Amino acid sequence: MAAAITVLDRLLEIGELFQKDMARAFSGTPLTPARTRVLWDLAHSGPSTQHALAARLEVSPRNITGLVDALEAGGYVTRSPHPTDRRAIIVSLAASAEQFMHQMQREHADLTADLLGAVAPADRPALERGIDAIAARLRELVAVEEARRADRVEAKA
Amino acid sequence: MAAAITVLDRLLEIGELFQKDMARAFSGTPLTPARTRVLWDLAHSGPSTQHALAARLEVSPRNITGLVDALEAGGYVTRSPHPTDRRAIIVSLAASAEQFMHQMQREHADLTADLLGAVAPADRPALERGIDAIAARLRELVAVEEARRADRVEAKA
DNA sequence: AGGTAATGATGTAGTACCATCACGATATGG
DNA sequence: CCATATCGTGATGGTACTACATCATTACCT
Repeated sequence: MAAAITVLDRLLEIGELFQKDMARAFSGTPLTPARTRVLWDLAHSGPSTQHALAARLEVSPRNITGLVDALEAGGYVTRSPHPTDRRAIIVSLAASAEQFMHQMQREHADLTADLLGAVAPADRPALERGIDAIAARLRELVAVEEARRADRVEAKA
Repeated sequence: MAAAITVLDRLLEIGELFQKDMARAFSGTPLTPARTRVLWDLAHSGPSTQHALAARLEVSPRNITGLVDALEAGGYVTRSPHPTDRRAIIVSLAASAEQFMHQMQREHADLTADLLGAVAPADRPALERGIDAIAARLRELVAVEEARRADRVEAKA
């Protein structure tokens, strides 16, 4: 059982190390984890309204306003009016930021290759299956938790 | 190579899900991730001065002051004078908090067992070896980064 | 059409976390 | 005994987020 406990602890450790590494990589720039998440999503989903951004990142629309303010001030992002809905604002990656994101993705891929290189080749398929299974189970547990909470809120109404 | 990228993404996802789960578990209590980290360290290392706490958690001493303030107000922790050094303050876990931490460790173990149960038994040994290898490699990379930064600071002096 | 409700963004106010600078109190080495 | 380092904390500022209220715009409904 001791070994089993180690697996979860290692996973937590890996998560922490990643965060620390990111934070160091962005020190000196106005980029923070939350702002980088916005850039990442824009690179992935393309230009979006702030509302759509808020929904995908699961934060309040008000929060997006502030994050986009900072990114716009830094030149990472531009705001433009929505073509048909005059209430909405479209947020797009600036050209320089797109280049920046490409570099980030390249580094991400390099890091993946490096880390996977540390695993014995014979172990890799099982590792992948195992990690997928753990992620799936965790997603399931979180979904159950969330459903329970939604029920509780509904019961109150 | 697409599969390889997936592994790292899954690991990142697992980290995020864990954080989200923790945050929800503590909503309603005055506990936050940072404060829980303090409790965790105290449960692990025993009563400490605030300075020692700050060093182990790698945050500023000033930050510890605030965290301990909150934990003390919630009754999780007690402050007492250092027996020989009148500048220093010893922070100890309150009895109720010790019980609380035991419960947390139990839940932690239960979650580990649950997640590992989702993995095919034949894959578990390889999964464990793989995760250990990745964590070790990542630790190594972070250490190298840190050493480089330390050198740069030294070069300036 | 005309009124009402929903939506998109933002202002205000408040909480939490973290960092840096400065300071008073205490300890310690020469 | 004095210079210096250490321990905790006040003050200040930046970031991340929330809830509530506001205002313009749009959608819906009879």
